[in-house]
Amino acid sequence: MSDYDFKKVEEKWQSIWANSNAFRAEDFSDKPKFYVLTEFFGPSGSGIHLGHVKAFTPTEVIARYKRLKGYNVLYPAGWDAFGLPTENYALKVKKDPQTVTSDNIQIFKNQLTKLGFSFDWSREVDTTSPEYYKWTQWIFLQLFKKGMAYKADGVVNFCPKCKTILSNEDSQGGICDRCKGGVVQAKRSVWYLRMKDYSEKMLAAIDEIDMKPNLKDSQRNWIGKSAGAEIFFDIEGTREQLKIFTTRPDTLYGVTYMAVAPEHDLIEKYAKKITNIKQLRAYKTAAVKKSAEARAANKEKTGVLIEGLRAINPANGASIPIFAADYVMTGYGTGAIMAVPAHDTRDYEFAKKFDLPIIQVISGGDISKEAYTGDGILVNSKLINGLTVDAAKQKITEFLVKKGQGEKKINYKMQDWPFNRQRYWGEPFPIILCDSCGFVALDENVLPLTLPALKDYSPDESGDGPLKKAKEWVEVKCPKCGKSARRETDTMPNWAGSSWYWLRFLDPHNAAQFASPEKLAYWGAADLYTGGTEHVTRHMLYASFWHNFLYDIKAVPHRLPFTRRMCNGLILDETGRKMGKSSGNAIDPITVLAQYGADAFRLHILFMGDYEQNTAWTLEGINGCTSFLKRVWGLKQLMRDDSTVSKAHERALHQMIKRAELGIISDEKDCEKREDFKFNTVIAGFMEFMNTVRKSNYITKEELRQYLIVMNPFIPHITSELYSQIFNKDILSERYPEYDESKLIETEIEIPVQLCGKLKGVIKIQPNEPQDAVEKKALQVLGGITPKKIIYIKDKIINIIG
RNA sequence: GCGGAUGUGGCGGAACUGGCAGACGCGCCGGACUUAGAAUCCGGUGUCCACGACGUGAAGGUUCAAAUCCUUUCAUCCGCACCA
Repeated sequence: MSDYDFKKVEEKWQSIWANSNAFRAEDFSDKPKFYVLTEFFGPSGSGIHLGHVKAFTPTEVIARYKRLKGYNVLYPAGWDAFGLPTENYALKVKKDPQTVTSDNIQIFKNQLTKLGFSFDWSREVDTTSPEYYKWTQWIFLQLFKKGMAYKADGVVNFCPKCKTILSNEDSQGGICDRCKGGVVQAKRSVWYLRMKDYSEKMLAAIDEIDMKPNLKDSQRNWIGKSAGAEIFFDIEGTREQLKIFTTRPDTLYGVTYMAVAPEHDLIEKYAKKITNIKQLRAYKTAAVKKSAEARAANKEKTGVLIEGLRAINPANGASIPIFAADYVMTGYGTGAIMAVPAHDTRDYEFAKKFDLPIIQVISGGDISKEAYTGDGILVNSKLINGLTVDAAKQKITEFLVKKGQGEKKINYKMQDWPFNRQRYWGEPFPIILCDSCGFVALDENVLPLTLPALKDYSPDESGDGPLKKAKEWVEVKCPKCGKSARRETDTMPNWAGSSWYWLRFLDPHNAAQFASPEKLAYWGAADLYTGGTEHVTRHMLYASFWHNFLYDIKAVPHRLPFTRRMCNGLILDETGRKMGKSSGNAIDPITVLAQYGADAFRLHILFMGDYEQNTAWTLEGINGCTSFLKRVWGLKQLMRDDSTVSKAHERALHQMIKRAELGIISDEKDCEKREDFKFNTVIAGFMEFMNTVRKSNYITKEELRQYLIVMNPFIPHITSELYSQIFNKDILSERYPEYDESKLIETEIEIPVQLCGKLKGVIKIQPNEPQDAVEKKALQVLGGITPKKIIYIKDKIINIIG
């Protein structure tokens, strides 16, 4: 048997596929469409890493499988290359980001081709190319024109290392998503996108998209919807009302103090009335400086009494003190709270520390020890005594509304999206700042507004983007009034280009539209979208927001960007740590590829473990895949003509096909019933069939034909080569075989015989054999026993209680 | 603190959703072929006081029957974190 030369075969087929555009998706086809998308690549300098192989191999298999199943498959790839990773890398190697980007793309593309991935390269997109970001800018303009983008001063997350503001999604846990350093709060001029306005639509999309409950939960959590009331507290001796948000209006009688965020406007507005204003200003300065990390680490409550201002409880007219406290966030609700120490653990802690009264208004618990946050009956609450919490909420809210001192309110944790970055490598804003006209949109016809080349594009502390250095570019005439004006010098965040890219794949070369309505309608939503869990509360929310917006302005015909989402687990190193450049434990997939070949590598990474689970990387076991491939190669020697018919072979073949059909990707909509993405067990099925063949020492030509097609999506090179050698045809033009349930029926089954639940033996029966016959056989195994009870589960097991 | 995930041989992992636990693969042991090794092939491989008993992180429970359901508990990992 000649040895299998994977290098030669793989290169041969890769060039055949490339030259014949084998994986080109057709626009408009009679075949059913299938759009499978994996989050596109951020082309870093070091080439692809194992995580890419883990993430893409499964969808690669699905794409090839669906093609063989007769679908018109769109499986595209592209480059998400704007943003900090590329720019920081370019700064490090002292090249310009554009050069770095195109170099990296070449490396990536080359490596991906060597893995045999079947992308439709004719649809390649690059977010940094003007032809692409023209449309990113266009979408921004639509947002701007609809009032969905606005510039305002705001206190936002700022990364001192990257010298730019960040969104909440970019700084989860108070950590900069890019450099992993701590972020601080800073007052800046911010372009906001009104993402908050889309909270309900995004929540609706979460309900509709088919994904695991835990992913849905974390998205819902991030949006953080909570229903309650806004209550307006009069401030003594002023006409001012302090507005607060609460989910517990029922506890209004238990309010013993108010608390506002240190940054709250109230303080400066009444600076003259406040006797300890200096102390409050110092407190504010300290609080703002504290990074979110430090705030979270410091659990101890702090605060300063605002001397000179008091609030009046609208329910009972009680006069109550107001504090500034940094446990109240500016960004959520109104930045002010009514504090009910008896029924809120944080307020309880604060009240204990500052020796404030604690008034119980809900029965239950022991408030001398801790706050009682559970359910109960209202007490000490004149208007609502005796009511349940729910009823009390209703009644008191109605009362406040009537009085003009409150209203029903729904609040969201999610904030509007701070959308500008003080960095170079991003989409320029198509906006001109004119002293007389304000913010003026560029005419759509002049897009793209290209990013000017800059020698020194490094960020600085000024608070402006580096683009301000491109004087000629910045200084322009106002399109409205013709006076001197200047361009916006900040750029868009790295998430901008990725917030709509799945649409561009549908029509990537269209110069007149981001995609034609016909192609948008034909392809519709991605049928499957896969990627990392880290994007669930970042990219995916932005994507949902933009897509919903585009739907609302009738730019896309379908509401959902994708109908099913799966998240792949991580590849960990041998010791179970996260792999990464920074930890120095990254494995270069290309060395694996060179040593074992693409087919073996693909097989190995799929066979290693579950798609959704994190998996520790090891090369142990890859020998099994290599020797399996050798056996596949050797099947030619075992081939016989098709007159040899064997029930056992037939059953094994259909069993294997069934396993692949159910285990790769299912059409089943009910995710409870679905058992797909089980690539490891599908491969085990291939191996079992191989064992059957080897045991009998032959395979018929037709069996081999089907076997090769079934395995083709996993190991495309070797199967293509064998297929062309034996059948003199291109395997890609064949149809995936169907399994036949009737071929799976066994003529004889073995079932276990138990005595009182203990295994005593095995009997052979025929399917549907009458129960008394089975019982008779079973009792023979057990010898002379008079059974008290017999439990027979048809064709499965018999248990005899003696 | 809140939320989620995971826990099965020496290892990676299976188990048709309550029905013979350990599929498939790695590794290991033995054998064949070889001067020898590599490769390949054949056989074996959960544990133990071995015609039996015990075994799915631990302890209870439900059931004729539990890795799977219930209660309690431990461990590891991962999110979110003062959200009013």
